[in-house]
Amino acid sequence: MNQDRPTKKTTIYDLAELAGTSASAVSAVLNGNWKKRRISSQLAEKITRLAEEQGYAINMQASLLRREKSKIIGMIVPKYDNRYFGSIVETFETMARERGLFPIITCTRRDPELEVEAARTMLSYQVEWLVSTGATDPDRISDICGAAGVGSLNLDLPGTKAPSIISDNFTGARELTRRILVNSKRKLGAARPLLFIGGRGSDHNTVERVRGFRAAHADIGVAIDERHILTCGYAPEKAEISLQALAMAERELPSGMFVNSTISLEGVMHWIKRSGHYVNHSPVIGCFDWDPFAALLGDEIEMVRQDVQGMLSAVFEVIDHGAKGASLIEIPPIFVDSNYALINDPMA
Amino acid sequence: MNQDRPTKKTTIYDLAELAGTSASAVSAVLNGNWKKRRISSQLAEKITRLAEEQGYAINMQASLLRREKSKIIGMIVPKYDNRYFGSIVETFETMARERGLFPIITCTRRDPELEVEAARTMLSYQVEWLVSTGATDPDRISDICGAAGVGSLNLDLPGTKAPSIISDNFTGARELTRRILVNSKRKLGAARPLLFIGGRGSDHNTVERVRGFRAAHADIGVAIDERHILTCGYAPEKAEISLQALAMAERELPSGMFVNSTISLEGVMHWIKRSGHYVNHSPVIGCFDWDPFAALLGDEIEMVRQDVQGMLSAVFEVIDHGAKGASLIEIPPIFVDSNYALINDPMA
DNA sequence: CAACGGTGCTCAATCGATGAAGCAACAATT
DNA sequence: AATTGTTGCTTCATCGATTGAGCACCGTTG
Repeated sequence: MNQDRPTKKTTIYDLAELAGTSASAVSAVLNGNWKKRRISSQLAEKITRLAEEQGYAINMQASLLRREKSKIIGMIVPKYDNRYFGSIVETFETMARERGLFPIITCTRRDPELEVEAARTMLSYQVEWLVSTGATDPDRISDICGAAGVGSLNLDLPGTKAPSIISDNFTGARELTRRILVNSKRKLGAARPLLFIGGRGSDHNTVERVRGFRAAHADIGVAIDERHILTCGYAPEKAEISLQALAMAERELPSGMFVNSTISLEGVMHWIKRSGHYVNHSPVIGCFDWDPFAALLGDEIEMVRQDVQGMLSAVFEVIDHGAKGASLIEIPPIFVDSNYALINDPMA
Repeated sequence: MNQDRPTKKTTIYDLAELAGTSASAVSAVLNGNWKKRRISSQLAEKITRLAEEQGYAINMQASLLRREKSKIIGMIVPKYDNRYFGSIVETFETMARERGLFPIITCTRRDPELEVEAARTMLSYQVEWLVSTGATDPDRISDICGAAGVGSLNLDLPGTKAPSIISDNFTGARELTRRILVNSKRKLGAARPLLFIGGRGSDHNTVERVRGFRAAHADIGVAIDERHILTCGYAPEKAEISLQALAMAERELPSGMFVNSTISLEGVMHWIKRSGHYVNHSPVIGCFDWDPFAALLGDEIEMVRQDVQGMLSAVFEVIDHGAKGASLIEIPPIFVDSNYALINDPMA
C-alpha cells in the first residue's frame, strides 16, 4: 500500500485531499471529537477508512506542539540490573499506559551528571511529570523541574523538595533483622549479633535500615559491634572487598548478616563461596530485597520484598490527585516465605 | 529564578525580547550554528547567559516538527525481569546516547497486540529506527515500519523482513551441551543423555538450540530421548509443571539438563528444591543465559552469556552503515567460568 | 564616487495538528 | 417574509524552532 511515496509520511493534508475535504475535518475525525465538531458519520467513516488504507500515523510532535498537555511522563532509574528496578520500570510503564500517559524511561547508572542531563532532556520533551527513582541528588532534579513548572516525584530514595514515595525501611529492616535473629537462634542455640553490609552511609534508606537493624537487636537485648556495620556502597565488589578486609582484621566473623540489597548480596555470596571462610558453618542471611535465585541459594536466606505495586500506586495517586508539599509516603515492604508465599503486614 | 512566571515555559521569543534581538538569532545561537549564521560572539554570549539564567529548555516538539530528522530511536523489549534484557536495554541506551540519539524503550510483556500498538506509538513519535527485541511477530513490526519509511531491526529473535542480530544459538548450544556432558561424565562416570527444557518450539532460537543440543549428543554418540525435549514456554511455572508431569510419567529422571533461559531455570531450580526428586543426586545443569545468583547455586551450573555488547555493536553498525536486506548476523555467545572469568570463542 | 564583498543581523514561511470562529444551506418557528 | 436554529462543514491563527532570503551598514577597491 502507498507504494508511490516510499519515504514521505502521510499527513492530515494528504488525507484531506484524498477525501476531498479539509484538514481540520480530518483532524477532528481522527482524534475522536468529530461528534462535537458536527462532522457527518459518512465523512467520518470515509476518513477513517482512508487513514487506515494509507497507514496514517499522527505526528505527535505537531500534535503536542499545539496541545497544552503532552501526556508524557518521565522516569529516571539507576540501573536495570536487579529485579527491584526491573519491576519498578515494568509496573510504571503499565500504570502509565493505563492512564493514557506515554512513559519515557532512562537509566542514569547512578551518575549524578547523567541524572541532571537526563532530567533536562526530559523537560525538552515536555514531560508533565518526572519520577526520580533512587536518584543521588533528587532535590537538584526537583529544582530543575520546578523552574520549568513541571511536577517531580521521588521514588525509592526521598528528597526534600518533592513528594517522596519510599519503602518503610525502618520497620522493614527491624522485622527482617528480627527474623534473621530468630533463625540464628534456632540454628546456633543463641541469638548472636549480626553484620550489616551494603548501601551508602549517606543515603536515607541505609540510615533507616541501620536504625531498624539496631532496634531489633535492642529489642532482644543483644549488643551490636560497631565495626560490623559496613555501609560500603552497593556494588558487589565493594561488599567483597569489605568482607575480605574484615576477615583479615578479626579472628571470628559474625554468624549472620543483614545484606542491604541483592546487588550487595551478589558480592557477599560470591565471597562466601570463594573465600574459604564459613566452610563448615554457613552464615544466617537476610536481604533487603528479593531475587528468585537468591531465594533458592540457602535454606536460611530471609528476604524482604519491596512493595513495588503499592509504591507505584502511591506515585500515581499523587499524580492524579496531588500531595501536599514534600510529603514522605512510606510503603510497608512484603515478607517472602521460602515457599513463595507472601505474608503481608510484617508487624502483625 | 524566574519567579514571575511560575508555569509558562521560556521560549526563544522570550529570550529574544530579553536580549533585544530576534528569535532567529536566539535559535541560531542555541543550536550552535551561530558562526555559520554570522552572529557576533558578544550576542552569542549574551544569549547563552540569558538562556542559562532563565533555565531555558528547548521545546523538542517544535524543534523536531521543523527538522527533518528526529534523532529518536525506539526499542521494544519483552520483559525487564532478567539480566539479559536488562543488559540489552542499558547497553542500548548508552550506545544510542553516544551517537546523539534519544532512546525510547517500551516493554511489551510478550503480548503481540501490545507490540504492534507500541510500534505504532513509536512511529507517531517519529522514531528513525525501531529495534524489536525478542518480538513474537517481528515481521509485522517491520511491515508497519516499512509502510512509514522507518527502518527496523530485529534483535535476539530473527525476522525475514529486516536485518536480524541474534546469538549464534546453534554453536552456543552445542558447546554448552558438550560442557554439560563433560560435567556429567566427570560426575557420573559416563555421559548420559540430557533433558532440554524451556523456550517455545516455534521460535527460531529454541529450534537452533535444540539442534545444537542434538549435535553435541551426536558428536559423542549418545542417543537423545525425544520425550525429554520440553519446549514448554519461558515462564518459570511452565517449566515446573512440565517437570512435574515428566516425573509422574517416568521411573527415572535425566541426570542432567539443558535449561533454555534463566527464567526457565528459575522454575527448574524451584521445582528441584521442592519436589523431592534429585535429593541425593543433584542434576548436572547448564543454562543458556547468565545470572549472577544462578551462577552461585550449584557447583555444576554451566552458563552461556550472550554477547550483549557485541550484539548491540552490530545493531548500531547496521544503523550507521546499513545492511543488505534481511540479513542474519549471528554473534557468538561467551562462556562464563565458575570463577567469574570470561572465556571467549567457545569453539577454541 | 560607484561598485563590491563582508558582517551582523531580521523577516517570514514552514513543519503538522488543532480548534475557535465563521459561513452556507436548509428547516422550523413566529 | 423574516427570524432563529441546526447541521456540516471550511478558514485561519496558533504552538516554538528553523532557515532561506534579504536588508542595512561598514570598509575596501578601482
